Amino acid sequence: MGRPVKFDQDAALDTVVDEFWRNGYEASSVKALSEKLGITRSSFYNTFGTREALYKKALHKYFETAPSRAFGETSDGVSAKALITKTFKDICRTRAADNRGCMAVNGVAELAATHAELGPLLKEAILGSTADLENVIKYGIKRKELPDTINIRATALALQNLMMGLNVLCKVLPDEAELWSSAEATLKGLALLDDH
Amino acid sequence: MGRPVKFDQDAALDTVVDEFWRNGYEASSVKALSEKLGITRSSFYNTFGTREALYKKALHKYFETAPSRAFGETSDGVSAKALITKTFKDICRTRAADNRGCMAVNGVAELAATHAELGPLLKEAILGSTADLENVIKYGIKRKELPDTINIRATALALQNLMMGLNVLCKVLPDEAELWSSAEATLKGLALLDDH
DNA sequence: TCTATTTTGTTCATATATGTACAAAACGGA
DNA sequence: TCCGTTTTGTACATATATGAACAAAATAGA
Repeated sequence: MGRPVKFDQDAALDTVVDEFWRNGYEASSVKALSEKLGITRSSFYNTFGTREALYKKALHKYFETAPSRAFGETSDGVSAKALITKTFKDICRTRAADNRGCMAVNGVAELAATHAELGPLLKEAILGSTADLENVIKYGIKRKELPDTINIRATALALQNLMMGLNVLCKVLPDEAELWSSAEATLKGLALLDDH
Repeated sequence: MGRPVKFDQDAALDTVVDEFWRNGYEASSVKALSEKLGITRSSFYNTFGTREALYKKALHKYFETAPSRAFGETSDGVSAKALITKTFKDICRTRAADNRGCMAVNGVAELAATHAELGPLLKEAILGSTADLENVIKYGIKRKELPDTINIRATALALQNLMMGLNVLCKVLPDEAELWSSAEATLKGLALLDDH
């Protein structure tokens, strides 16, 4: 029923994620995105609606594969330190490979202060990530792996800072070993490094 | 000699710095900037040249008052720990007050991967800041205040991460006490906190 | 007052931007 | 084969974007 779509809509969304991620929101115009996808703006609007709506969809899709999603899954029997150490190693490896950084961090830097719709959305994404980190620390305390005297909030924010810092630093210094050396120093200082 | 300028060019540059800082490069069009300044585009081009050239000038002006410039001035008799602690406190206070973050960090997030001219400029600015931090640590070692076993590079990058992280976090969490609690935890872990 | 100089205002050229409107094309099913 | 439905292509309307070109205005000094 109806004329068939002439392009792969799922693949198109992947491309869109990469474009927003790499070039940011404002630099990714509907014209630029449509040309990248090899479709007309007409098809674009028909498929995705407005650019703003598409960015939301793209951000959601991004989070499905972001390294930091690991902090939302603590129920494995894996220790908090191991989870934290492995995830930060993942971040360093992934971010050094391409220099896209984190789509949410890029978005916050670009839009948090100015975009009425996307600004709050991006802020919530970051705050959600901090909440995940707090849970990881609580999980470590529950496991008696971390002392219950630890300042949960301050430590979670310190990890959040580290993560965001790495996601900016990777654009300037795309070197996995250097990124990791800095992360390792910070994690060791916070007594959250799993070292064997 | 010649028709007099009808606006304060120094004040205009300050306004331009704030606009680029707050809204980023792409969102600050010549039209938008000119309207903000209350001058025509004609006067704009006559005074500042291209937008790209103006951004460079604005970035330079920004660095004259950025909190992190303190890391470039180690010869005071002030201890390295005191300098680091005070400067990070400054950053937390300043960044919580407005939510502009750091102009260079914002610029890197927006332009590092895409802008052929401004990208490298911004990257160098960040790398220069890291070099300053390395010097502060070397200064601390020379003063026997820090152990000579410290990993200078990794520690400097850890501080760089912290600084950039704070400059993103302040956009999401504009709260001086929370920002400082996270910075304090990281500095303490790195044995760089000056506590009395 | 005339002139050289500089800023300012206006116009030009061209490209991009968003979103809508509507005709043309391509299918499934009646 | 006709028809309803959906995508696609094209056109429209309007706004913004950069930068150059040139005329008009406003000064200082000859």
